[in-house]
Amino acid sequence: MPTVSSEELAAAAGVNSAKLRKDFSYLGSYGTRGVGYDVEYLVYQISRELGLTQDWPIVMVGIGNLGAALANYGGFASRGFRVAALIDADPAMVGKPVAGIPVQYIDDLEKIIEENGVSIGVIATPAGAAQQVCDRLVAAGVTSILNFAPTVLSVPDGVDVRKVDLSIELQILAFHEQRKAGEEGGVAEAAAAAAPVPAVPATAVPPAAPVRTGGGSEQAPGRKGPDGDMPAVMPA
Amino acid sequence: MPTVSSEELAAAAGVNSAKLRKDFSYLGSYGTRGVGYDVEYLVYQISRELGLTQDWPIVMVGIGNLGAALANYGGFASRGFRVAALIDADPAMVGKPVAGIPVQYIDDLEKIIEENGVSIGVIATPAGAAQQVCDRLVAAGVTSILNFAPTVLSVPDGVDVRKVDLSIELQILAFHEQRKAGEEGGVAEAAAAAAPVPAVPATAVPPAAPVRTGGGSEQAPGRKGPDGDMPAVMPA
DNA sequence: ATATGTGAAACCCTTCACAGCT
DNA sequence: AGCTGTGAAGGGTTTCACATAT
Repeated sequence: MPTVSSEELAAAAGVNSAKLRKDFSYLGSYGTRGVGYDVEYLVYQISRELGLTQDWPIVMVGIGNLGAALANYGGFASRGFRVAALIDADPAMVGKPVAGIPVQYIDDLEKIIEENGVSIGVIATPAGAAQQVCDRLVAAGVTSILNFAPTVLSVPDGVDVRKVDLSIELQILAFHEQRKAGEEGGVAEAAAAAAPVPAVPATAVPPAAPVRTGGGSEQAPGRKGPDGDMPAVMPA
Repeated sequence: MPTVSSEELAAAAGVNSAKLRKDFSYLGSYGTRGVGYDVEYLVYQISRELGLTQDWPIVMVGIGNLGAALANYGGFASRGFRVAALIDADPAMVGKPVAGIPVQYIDDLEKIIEENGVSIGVIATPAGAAQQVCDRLVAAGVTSILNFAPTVLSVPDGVDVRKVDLSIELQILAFHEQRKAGEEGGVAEAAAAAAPVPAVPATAVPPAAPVRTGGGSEQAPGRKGPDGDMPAVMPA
């Protein structure tokens, strides 16, 4: 299949074809009227725009279950990410190969980052260690951090943080599940309405989990754009 | 701190106070004019609305590194989720305690789901097993699935699927990282513009990773709402 | 005096529809 | 004839600003 139309791509992706064309148009005019998009060329252009053609060395700090799972995750390598180093604070872990890469000791963190030109770090440590690790990463020159630890990280201006909270995904499912349950009844509905489930616009269910932090020295304030945060006011 | 104002909460959450008030208003009128919101009452109301006050038994299938990491993840229990069972297809895993819960064999999946009234399942299997596990979960009565396997799942109408692709988060960071790099130069900018980085509206960077699937028997088509999908057209 | 709750305005994103190119 | 690229319309969400309540 040498070429593809916006209609076909849109159907495959589950979006409107006009939106797809408009989105593509922000990258440039890579289509041919009357024909469609040259698949190979389009793939290359999108890859380049997304940074997939670059080599991104990353370091991962905290090689517990989650860290090991991430290191073994296939999706990374195929998208231009190269695990430059696995780092842990447990001397017993050091030297152990995880996903074929020997774990290094945290004392060497700065050296590793510098030598490999790493600008992206992944934190999969326990909550208590995360901020400290984060500070060291930033001081060593890392400017993007993916945080799996259940803590909000403070970073200086110019550093991007993405927080992945795995339980929020479950929470969103539970929220929908609750609504499904509420809609069943029909007759019993009114009775069960002691704690009524009011009509909530789509917004009430935020698009997704990770809270983009970036920017400010403290947390979030002022961050604009379609970030889809879960309300920050979240009872434990 | 017995009460809190929308202004304070908004600052803490990094959003506009009017938006916060409007959002809260969809849940009801839980504030007091001239005073603010009673913290305890507000927390309770939000918890109830989000389903945090309910008990949500879940099953997790596929207890590899990721499954074990999830089972150990602290955030679940504190939000009303109870791991009813860990299930794996590897007989060698069966009986082994992970996060204090013994792993059960996959043959008992249906029985486990029924006995525990489970409606939410988590799939952390390899890609190859995911669809099959998904089908069994659905057949057994599960109506919400959190999918960590790198596959798109097909589910019947009425079943919600959330897919978490951990590498997409990294990709978003890399995308920003690329832009940061592009903005440095200043003078060298024009020269390096052989492959210019065009102005892309905020939309170009989707809010977040997980692709809400739900609904249709096949994938996505027609799904509306602020889902923040990554473009589905994604080169390997 | 102070802070909520909410119409109305502003803004942004999505979709329509068609001119323009192959 | 067919499909892209895009101005304009439409729809939805965010912010403003103030009437209303304590």
